[in-house]
Amino acid sequence: MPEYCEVALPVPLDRTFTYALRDGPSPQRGARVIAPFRNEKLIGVVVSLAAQAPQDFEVRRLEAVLDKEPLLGEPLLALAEWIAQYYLAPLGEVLRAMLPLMAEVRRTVYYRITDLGRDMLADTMDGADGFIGVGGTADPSTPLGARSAPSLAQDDISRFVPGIRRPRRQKKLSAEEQDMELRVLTRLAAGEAMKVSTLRTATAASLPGLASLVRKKWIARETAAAERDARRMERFAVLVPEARLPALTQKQQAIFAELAACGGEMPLTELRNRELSSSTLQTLVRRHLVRIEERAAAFHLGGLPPASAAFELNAPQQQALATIVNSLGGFHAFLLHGVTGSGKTAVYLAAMQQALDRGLSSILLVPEIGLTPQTAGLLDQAFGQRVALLHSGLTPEERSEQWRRIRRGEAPIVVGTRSAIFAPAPNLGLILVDEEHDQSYKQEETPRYHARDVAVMRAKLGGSVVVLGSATPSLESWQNSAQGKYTRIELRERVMNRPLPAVELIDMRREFQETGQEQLFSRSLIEQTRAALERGEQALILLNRRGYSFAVICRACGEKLECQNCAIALTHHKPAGEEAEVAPAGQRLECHYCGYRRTVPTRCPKCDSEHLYYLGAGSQQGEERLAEIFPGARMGRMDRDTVRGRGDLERLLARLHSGEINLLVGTQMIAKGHDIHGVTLVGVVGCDHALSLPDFRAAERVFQLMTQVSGRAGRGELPGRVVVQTYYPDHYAIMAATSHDYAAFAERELKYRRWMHYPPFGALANVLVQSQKLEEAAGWAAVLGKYLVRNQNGGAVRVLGPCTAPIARIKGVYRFHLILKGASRKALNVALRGMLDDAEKSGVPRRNLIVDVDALRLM
DNA sequence: AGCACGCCGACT
DNA sequence: GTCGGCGTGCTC
Repeated sequence: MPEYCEVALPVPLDRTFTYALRDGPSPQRGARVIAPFRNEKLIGVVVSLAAQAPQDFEVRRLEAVLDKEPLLGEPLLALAEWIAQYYLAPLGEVLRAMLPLMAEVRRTVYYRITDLGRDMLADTMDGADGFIGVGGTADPSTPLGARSAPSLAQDDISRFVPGIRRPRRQKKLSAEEQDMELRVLTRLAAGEAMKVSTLRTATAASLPGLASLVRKKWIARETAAAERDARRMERFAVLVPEARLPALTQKQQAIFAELAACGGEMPLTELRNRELSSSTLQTLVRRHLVRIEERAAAFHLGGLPPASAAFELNAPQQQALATIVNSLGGFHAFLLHGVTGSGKTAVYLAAMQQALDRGLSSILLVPEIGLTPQTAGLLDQAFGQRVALLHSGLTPEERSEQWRRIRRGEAPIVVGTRSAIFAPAPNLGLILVDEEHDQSYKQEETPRYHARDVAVMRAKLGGSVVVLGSATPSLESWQNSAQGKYTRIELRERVMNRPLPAVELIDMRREFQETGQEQLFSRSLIEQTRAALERGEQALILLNRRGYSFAVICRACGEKLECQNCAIALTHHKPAGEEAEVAPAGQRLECHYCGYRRTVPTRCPKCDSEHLYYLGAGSQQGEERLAEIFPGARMGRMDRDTVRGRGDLERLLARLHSGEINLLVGTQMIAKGHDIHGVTLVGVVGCDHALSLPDFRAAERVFQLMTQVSGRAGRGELPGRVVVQTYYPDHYAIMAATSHDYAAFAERELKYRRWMHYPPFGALANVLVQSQKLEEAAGWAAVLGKYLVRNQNGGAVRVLGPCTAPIARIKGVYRFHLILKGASRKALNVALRGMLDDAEKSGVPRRNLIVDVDALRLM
């Protein structure tokens, strides 16, 4: 009989905690429990049970078991454990990232009076002769606050009895504060523990005031957890069957008529929509003619009835579908490499339909802004209420609701971003990762998992089929398919035999020689844009930088204006809709890392020269220039400054679809999967500067971005055309993108990666060491570096650095980093584990270390 | 990570 | 003498 259990708690500590079980049925592995931890109560997940008590420490007893049946099944638990060990993240934190239901348990804070508090109160009341509260103040001769410590006896005991500490001395309290303390004690003395909210409304106590009472040990703070049903409740008005109707006013009759017409009941929101007064309804409720009922709300996606959609697939699509579907029922990994516009989405939907027909559920992962209203509409049409959408815009409640629907099996089609890979889909048969190369699949905080890799692992553990789809696969996936770990499926043609767009390269060095001046847009791009607009078509221009210009430099002394918190150039922003050069007051410099803003200086802060020079053009300046060149164009801009909330993107896309916008400028956001049929011209401006960055993935990124944005052209009836402006026309990434030749790019890039021992050859991790103090960060990094050099495991793990991180300082924190290249994932994992142990021994605080396994950016 | 304890400087 | 700064250590 197990008497103890190991619990993973959502704290950033690399271990689980042991608790004693309560009487009654013991919780199963995977069940949530409430565990006392320090002086609060946390929700954790049971990971194992034990019969033996641990020897070296006292255990506490579990507060409660929340789930009779484990909330997490064995496959998801095993997945969590794999993530924890592979990414070196605390299991509790991994589970927190997986479970939205942690949020479902509301933690309520209660206060209770202690015996000591009762004594104090009694003393005070004696002294004050019962002069308490009621409209007056406590007797100033025995002010509560002046009693700096409990009685002398208490004080004496506390010196010798372990566990009872001398209370810290109290500051003098104002009459106001003493009064408040008295009110709180009196109120609590009356009975049981009270909720903070109730207590505070009753006594007008401040939170610091309560904290101070707790410190004096006159009252105790407790937290209790209460579970609640995550389903959104909807209120209905229901007609009470009545034999005889009394006389009603006109408005009341109107409500009656509406309700009767709808079978006697209607959601309150619906009544409101029909402009029926809620006060009238209240009258009816008071007269017991209508009753208000609460029910779990039905899930609405869009209103269309579920229909088994027939997907029209061409021959290559059908073949791809057949290959995938034939493997359903066990583990198999596919790489679906299809050129832009080859109809991968239709294959996904058809595959999910077939899985559904066999009683299997599916998960479709999409990149962060990849879930467009268009896709949602398609899903709704195909699967109606059987779809669960999980995206970043959901509130915790909505997320929980979706989670429960999935777990109950009501929504066997799950579509969502990164964390949707943890959806508790029962009988999971198929996992699809759309645009698998997309960087947004990597979580940039603990646990730093990559959803694509987790997807493959989940499929392996649970015996599902996993399909990674992209026009520009990551080199990791490409290499895996070359080695036969994944089966490669190719879609080489666009649907409807549409051609891939022709790409024209403009050598900007020659453009400069020929025109004698540096222009943002080349003559050819301007001409072709003009032609496209005149023909009534649409054009997209990619300018992969936000803001107006991306650096301010002093011509006199060379000073580059940097953020005061970060080692990052400040970006120049102009207020929206501003006439150029008119009102510098609204202009500002902005740091894109910490959000720091300042006004635009007129003189150099270092040498006081007036000759400040604005370098480089961002999307904002691009928009301004284009508006000058094409005054008649209907312009739009898509970047993080214009697309802030979710609705912004939808609105912008709708205006593009309708043709209201015919010239769109924007950052890489415009490259992501949008299917706008009127676009025939795509301009790529200055996306190749990334090639000069010290980043081994630079070429891959540029190739992906160019290919993806080119793919936006010519998706409708008319053929598309792409104009690429570059300073590196001979670079293999640019050349391969121009000829739509992924295989050629991959071959060349893989050679370089192999030579340099970069992924996919071996595994890579980035270890970031940070501190407010420069010397501290540098010193700790050196300690870790020495350990790693000593423990290279016979060359299986190579260390680069330590050196200052590419961004040496962010928000006032200095950053050093080490890059580890392991011959295998295993060797890398061993080295990192050893390094963390050594860090603990050497006194390097864990919270100043970030370990990023399979880091995408070397920060 | 929080949160408490404890030791040291500034100030009523 | 008192307050409150934040460096140090622990959480079953």
